[in-house]
Amino acid sequence: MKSEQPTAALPDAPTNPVQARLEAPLSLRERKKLKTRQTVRREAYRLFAEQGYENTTLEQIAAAAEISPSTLFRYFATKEDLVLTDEYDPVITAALLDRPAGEPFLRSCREALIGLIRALLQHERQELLTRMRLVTEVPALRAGLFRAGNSPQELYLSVLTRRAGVEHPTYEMRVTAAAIGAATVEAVLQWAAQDGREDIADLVDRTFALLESGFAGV
Amino acid sequence: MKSEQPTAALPDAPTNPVQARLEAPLSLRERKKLKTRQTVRREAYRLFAEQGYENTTLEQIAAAAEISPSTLFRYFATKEDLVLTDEYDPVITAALLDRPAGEPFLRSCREALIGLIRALLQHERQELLTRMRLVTEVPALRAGLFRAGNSPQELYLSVLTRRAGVEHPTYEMRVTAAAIGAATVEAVLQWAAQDGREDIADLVDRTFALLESGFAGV
DNA sequence: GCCTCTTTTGAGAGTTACTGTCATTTGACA
DNA sequence: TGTCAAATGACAGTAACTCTCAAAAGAGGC
Repeated sequence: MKSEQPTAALPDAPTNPVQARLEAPLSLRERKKLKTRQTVRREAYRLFAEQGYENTTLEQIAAAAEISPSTLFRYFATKEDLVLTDEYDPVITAALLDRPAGEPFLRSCREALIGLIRALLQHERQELLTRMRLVTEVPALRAGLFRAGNSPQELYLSVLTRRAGVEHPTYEMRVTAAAIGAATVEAVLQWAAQDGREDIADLVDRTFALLESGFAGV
Repeated sequence: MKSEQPTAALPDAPTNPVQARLEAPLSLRERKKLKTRQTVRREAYRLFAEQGYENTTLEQIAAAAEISPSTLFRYFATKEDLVLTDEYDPVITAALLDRPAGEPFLRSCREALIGLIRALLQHERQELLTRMRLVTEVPALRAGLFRAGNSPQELYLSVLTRRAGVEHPTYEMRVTAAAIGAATVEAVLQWAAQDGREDIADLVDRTFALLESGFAGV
């Protein structure tokens, strides 16, 4: 159950930044929780693919994952969370804060995102495609992306605030975070809508080129 | 009940573009429907103000408006719609399409929006403040703003598509609509969060200045 | 290995937003 | 006034949550 790398890690094996946080020594309790989360999500995606998001009830998911509905609600507060929550936020935040402080924020985002996405796609491309395709298809999920709590807007805003070393964001920071958040969401959704055929790095590049140019030509 | 301007309209009286569409000769049936809609909304906002959005049930609203719950659902498909639907979209669309075709889209938006908002505030300032304050406070409503169907993004996108005279929007149009939509929402919410103390035209101006400059200085 | 404490889980009852059906009422129109 | 279509209300049902409380399971000291 913890049979990871019995000998030595391949020197150049690309490490999955998300999975990496799971390698830390965990208690039995925490390992079980993690496993349950994964099982629930896997069963949920399977059922969503088979019957559609709206036609799948939480009871069915709980039954498939072999837990009680009560427990399901403890793991995922809402049905949307099954699709919308992930463990990327701290990684993205760290990557953004790693960029040089003087760099324009748009440039920081472009560089950090392209790097992260490339790494991520090597490991979780299929799951990401499944999730994002669901988001494009189910209106409730698309709206949920902008729900308070873990929206991309809030992530960008917290980074902007921290970079500036201030306590409360300015209005300009809010607008910037909102616009970049919506634009990057659009990039990922466009990628998923085409089943990942278009290179997502290209899409992100075009997105930020547009933002930097002040929407020239539109 | 239709006692509007019994003598003659004041020559410079600013006409309310929204109310204007209601002056058309309507059948009794349509007048009643309109009246019911207004009553329901009025009672809903009153209850929301008294007890909060989440603590108010649709049954209470139906009872206060003296209609059955079934009928309430026929007027407003969801609870969010009580707050999020309005009659502004056609007016905004028309104003945007009225701008010169060669004008950069950002400029069109800035000019059209500032004009519309000024006109609107003269008539429905208080109601708009109430609604938008609710949106800032209730996460579900904020998310609902981006639900498919009548989001600002979709409005901008349809205008962009029509202006270009094409059938399907380009990816650049999508990103533009998403970014401007999120930015303008932010402007309105900021205005409401401060109880309308800051001039909304200033906020819109600052918003578009930021977008035009490619987020210079952030 | 056993005991105790804390965390996690499951069972069950309740609330509310929403859906669908069907009979009744109400306005439109000749 | 009579006929038809649209609007309404009553009712039954579903599913996503919420709350409470007791049982089960892992953590840690002995």
